[in-house]
Amino acid sequence: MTDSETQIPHSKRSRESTRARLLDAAAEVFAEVGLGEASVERICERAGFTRGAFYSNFASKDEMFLELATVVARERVHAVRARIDEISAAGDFNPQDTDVRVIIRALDVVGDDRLSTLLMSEISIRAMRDAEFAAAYLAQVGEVVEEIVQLIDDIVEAENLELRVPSHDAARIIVGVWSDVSARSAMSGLDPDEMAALRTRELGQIVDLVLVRRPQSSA
Amino acid sequence: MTDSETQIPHSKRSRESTRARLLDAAAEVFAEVGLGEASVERICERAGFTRGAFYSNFASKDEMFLELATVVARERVHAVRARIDEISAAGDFNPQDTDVRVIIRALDVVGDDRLSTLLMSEISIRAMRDAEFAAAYLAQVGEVVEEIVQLIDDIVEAENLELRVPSHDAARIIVGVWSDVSARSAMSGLDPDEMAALRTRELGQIVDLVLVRRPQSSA
DNA sequence: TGTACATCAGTGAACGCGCGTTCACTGATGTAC
DNA sequence: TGTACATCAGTGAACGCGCGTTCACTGATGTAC
Repeated sequence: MTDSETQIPHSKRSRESTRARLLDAAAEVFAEVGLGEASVERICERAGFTRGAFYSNFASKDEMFLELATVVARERVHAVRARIDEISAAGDFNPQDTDVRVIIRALDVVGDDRLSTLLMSEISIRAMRDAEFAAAYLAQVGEVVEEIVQLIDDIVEAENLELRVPSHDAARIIVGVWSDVSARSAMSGLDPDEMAALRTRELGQIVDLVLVRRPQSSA
Repeated sequence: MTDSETQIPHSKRSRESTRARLLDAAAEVFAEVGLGEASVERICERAGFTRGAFYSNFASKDEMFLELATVVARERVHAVRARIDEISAAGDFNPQDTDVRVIIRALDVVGDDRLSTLLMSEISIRAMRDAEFAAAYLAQVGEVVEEIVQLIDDIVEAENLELRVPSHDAARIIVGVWSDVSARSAMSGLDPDEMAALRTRELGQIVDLVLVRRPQSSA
């Protein structure tokens, strides 16, 4: 979206780190208090800049939120992809791991803490209010779902399982349940261990519903 | 929460209708623009009052949001309960209806349009930020889940089915998928018919995963 | 039924505060010679 | 290596606007006699 930068500007490095620090601070503040209640002043304070720095880097608060949402969604897709590559590279699926645990390991890179869940909720609610942004958001969610489809197909093949629904639907359901249980666990003052346990339990149920073990031909 | 009202005040009727009109207007405005961006002025304008009327009826914008959330959640529970009573009263489950359709009929009273979904998202995100409110919110969601548990048990018994998970978990999953698909369908500029079709399709899958038809003993 | 009075729901002007945004500036960094 | 100049990222004061909230008031409704 920026102009073509054929030669490196003056102090490009520091400018980019300013942007990054502002975006990081904004992620926290948007999550903590929401888009409407988050003030530019508060974001800048958190990042250690004045408001001028903000407007030197972003056109407006709203434009910055959109950029943050895009960055977060992209990172999410990359993180899931990288984790899944890592899992696949490990050969067969770490025998002592159950199927559920493999899927949870693939998803828990997306940020399962309270603040990440809040930020995702802000992003999702914003998508409901803005059709153009919704399209971009849904596309990124779709990419995550596609990654899970691959993973499911790999598990099904490696372990001789069957699916009760097409793998795309299975992946969609799993991602949906993931965000539902994340939201609920963010509400109930659970500590991180309890949150993880709840997620494991509920995702486990869904995975068991979706996968079915074939009549064993080998141990 | 209000003081005991042993005798009817001056013009109680009109005061209550003012509150109700303000709450209705607030539901729309909170859904449209979010809690932070919704101004008291805009709510009052929508309801046809001045801001003085607002502060004559509510202590603050935030307190009003909390009251609205409570009212909305209570109405939701009542609506589901009433609908389920109605379904049960109709004797056996309207033979041409599938199980999915029965469950959808039970849930679609909670408001499946874009604005209701947005308001529920605002309420849910607010619950993530406020432990006390979260407890109340989760309790009301739990009541809806309990109603669905009853309905599922009834269906299972009437149609000689089996469940792959305990009915409470089945109900929780169904309610979770319901809100996930509502959110997604609110994003993609679908018209109401398409939204209903999407919901039917995805809920149908979940219901099919959760219920299993017993080896038919009778047609 | 008619008059005088009490109540109080809703009005609307006023408050000051904090917001998003702008902009003339400064001073650190990089370049030219 | 040293000096003069150019760049431009980030500063911070200033803007005016719209916000949430307050409060003295008005006038419709209900009560007493």
